[in-house]
Amino acid sequence: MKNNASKENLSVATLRRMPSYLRYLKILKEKDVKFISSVAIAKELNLNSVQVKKDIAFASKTPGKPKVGFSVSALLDDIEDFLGCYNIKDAVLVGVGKLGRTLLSYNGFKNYGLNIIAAFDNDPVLWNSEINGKTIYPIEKLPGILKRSGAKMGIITVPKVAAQDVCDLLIASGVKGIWNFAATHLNVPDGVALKNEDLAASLAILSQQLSEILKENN
Amino acid sequence: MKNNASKENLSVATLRRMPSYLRYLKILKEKDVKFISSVAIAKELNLNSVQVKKDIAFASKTPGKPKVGFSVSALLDDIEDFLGCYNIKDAVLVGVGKLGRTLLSYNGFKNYGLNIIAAFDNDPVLWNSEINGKTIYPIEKLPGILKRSGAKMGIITVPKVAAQDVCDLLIASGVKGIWNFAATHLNVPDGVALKNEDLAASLAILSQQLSEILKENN
DNA sequence: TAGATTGTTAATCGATTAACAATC
DNA sequence: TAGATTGTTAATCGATTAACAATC
Repeated sequence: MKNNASKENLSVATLRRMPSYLRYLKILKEKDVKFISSVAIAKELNLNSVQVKKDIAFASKTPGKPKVGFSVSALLDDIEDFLGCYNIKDAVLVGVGKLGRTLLSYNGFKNYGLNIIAAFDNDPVLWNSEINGKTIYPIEKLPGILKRSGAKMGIITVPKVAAQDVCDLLIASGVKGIWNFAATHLNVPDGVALKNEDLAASLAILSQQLSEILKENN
Repeated sequence: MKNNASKENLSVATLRRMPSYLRYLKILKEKDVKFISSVAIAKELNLNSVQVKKDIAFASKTPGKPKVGFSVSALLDDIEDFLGCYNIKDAVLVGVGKLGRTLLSYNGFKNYGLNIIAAFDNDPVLWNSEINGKTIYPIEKLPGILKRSGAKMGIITVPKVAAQDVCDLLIASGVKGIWNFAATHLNVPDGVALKNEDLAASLAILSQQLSEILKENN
């Protein structure tokens, strides 16, 4: 039963590129550019134009016009809609260290539909204080607050030794999506989505590419 | 001319998985586990065992033993070596806001061979102060310090409106690898590696997976 | 020996790219 | 009209997975 044929071949690769289209379109809109072709987007972002066309086809509600391209503002809206930017998802954050604080202070997530409703830490000094309007609670209150709020996403920014316990607690409290910033491997059961924010992996890729470049220039 | 046949088919996908093997091996070493099979690693990390075997083959200097697997500590060393963890690369960081501060304070990068030698910001209040032993300088000093140090990597943590200018300045000062944490698209010439740290992309993927799960459970 | 595991070769799968007719 | 761009179909490429002989 395929009730959403348009998403049939939606790949992680496409999804990963989508926010970069969004960012570029925002730049164009600021410059008051009205129309943009997939060919031009591809050139700017160093992608293949067919790839861009296919990616855009997943999000765009109105077809592009030959010789003209796509309306910048319409496409921007469509991609925001596609990425669920208008469909706010509540989340909680556990671990108010440096990284946790940075994420709590960052207001850019709401542009992508993410709303952090509360934070948790086991340091009493932080309890009931606020960062960027978000209150910090003791971990003990996590199950209650999560269940009452119905939030389904948890952001883990605790030290790695504590990460698995926090992960288990979140899942036991109804969380179905985990965004893990702790530099460790987590075990999650089936039916729970896990995304590791892996600076080490990024660094590995960049280092490798850098070595290649330096080798060529030697 | 192929002078490194073993790296012939090294893919970004393999490189991205490598740090997760490293982390898992570290956990095993702490637990005093002496040997591990690729099959067991695959099961734990939810990967295909052939994939794990092929990935490991890129890094491992000693073959695995049938019925036994790989020596945890030897494999750990080999992967660290493969990822260039022993080959320290100097970098500078530009933009000492919340995120910049967090990255400067993070000591985990040195485990992956990255050494931040200096930071830059245009706020005079920060000049000559230190974070985690790294001095903050005015941006004007960037070209001089970069050229003298020979550092080839730049980390961008400035607001997005300033990111392209900073990027251009880094490249003009000899940087060949850019790690971009600003949520914007950057233009770099050929011969410069660019890695965008894209929280929006991660969030898009996680949100999508979460929606699928919630849909199934509805 | 039996069985678990290794590493490799071949098959499959899916994403990217090339080619092209349709359109404005 | 000519030409740029669209969207689609087919070909290519590369990564993943299956199958299997070799090994301890």
